[in-house]
Amino acid sequence: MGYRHTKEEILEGALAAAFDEGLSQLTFGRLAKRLGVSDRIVVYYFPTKDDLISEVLVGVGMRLQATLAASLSEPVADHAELVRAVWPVLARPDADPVFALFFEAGGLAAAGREPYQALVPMLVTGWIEWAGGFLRGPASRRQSEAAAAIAMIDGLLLLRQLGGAETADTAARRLGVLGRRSAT
Amino acid sequence: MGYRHTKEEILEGALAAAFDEGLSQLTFGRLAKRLGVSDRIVVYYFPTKDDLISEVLVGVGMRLQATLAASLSEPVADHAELVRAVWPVLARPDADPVFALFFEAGGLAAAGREPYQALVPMLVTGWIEWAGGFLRGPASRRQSEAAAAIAMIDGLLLLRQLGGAETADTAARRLGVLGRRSAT
DNA sequence: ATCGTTTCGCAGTGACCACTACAAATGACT
DNA sequence: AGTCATTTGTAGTGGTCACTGCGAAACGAT
Repeated sequence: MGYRHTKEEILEGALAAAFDEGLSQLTFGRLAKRLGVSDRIVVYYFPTKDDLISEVLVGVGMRLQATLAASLSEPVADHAELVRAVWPVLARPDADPVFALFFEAGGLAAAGREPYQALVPMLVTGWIEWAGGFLRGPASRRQSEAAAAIAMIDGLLLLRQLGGAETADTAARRLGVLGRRSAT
Repeated sequence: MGYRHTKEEILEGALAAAFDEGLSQLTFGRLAKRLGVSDRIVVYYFPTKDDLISEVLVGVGMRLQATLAASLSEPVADHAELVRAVWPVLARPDADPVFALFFEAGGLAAAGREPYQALVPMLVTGWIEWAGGFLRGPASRRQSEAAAAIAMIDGLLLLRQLGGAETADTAARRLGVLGRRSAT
């Protein structure tokens, strides 16, 4: 019947736990209890806390990229068009936990805590490069347009997390991201 | 000659410690050792950790508002003009620790941790109202323009923290916030 | 049957944390 | 002199945490 748990299953459980309780509550003991598993098996697969956190962060990054990719099909001309295309998908309540986790990781990175400081900037630059692939024009222009789009998206999403969905929507409308009709 | 320490002095020391080491490293013991003081006196003035954190966050908010106020004198027309006026002051290396602290607090708030979840949104809405005072036009328009400006500023500053100053500057240029000449 | 991998239990380490109880100084003020 | 606020010491509580050692199972594959 196979072993009870693979590394991937435990990692998925860690992702879910992080979404539910935040990165700061992600400990060996809590995760093991949540999975109904001995904490020894968690340590068996993730020998140090950094190992666990790092793989969780990579998983968060992939989920975010997948969320973005779901809203982008055709290439766009500039950052404004990119944000317009992406925002309706990102500004949905079911996406909020993903970004809450991202902002928590970003805050820990800003505070200089490892491994966040090393990993989160890599995620961000990765998204910028990836988003640049959906833009038209010369390469250098695509990168800066993508950086502008990421800045706008992050700002609006942070405002959504901290100021509420309505405040973020009014800001999005003023920035030409959203039409007169709200969607949240 | 007066007592050796007032509450304000300890609070200032806590601010400085938070800027240096981050909120997560701000503990009674570390703060006391940093100030060359018994940890009992810290607890004497700030009976619980929440008391300390709350007052530190208020102090951070005031510093941020002071930083913003230093770059705003005349009222502006819209969010674009506001961001253009404020950005050169915010995008300076000596302001980075303040925003690192803000993003750390924002991340903890996004993670649902108290007292951050209760306090940081109040700071953000306070800034929006305050920034609205520097805008022209009817009240409702001023609020949404201010929210748009805060979103752009936060996004650019987060990109600055996580993606580096150069990436943030190129994004700012694309967003019409910065001229062709860099300033960082 | 054997071997390596996986799973668990038990027990513990050393560190840090917020917070407390109690006593005793020291200073400021009246 | 007396009263109160301030400051420190000593010593502790109870909790969480990452991490470790050791042994014993259960399991898969050969």
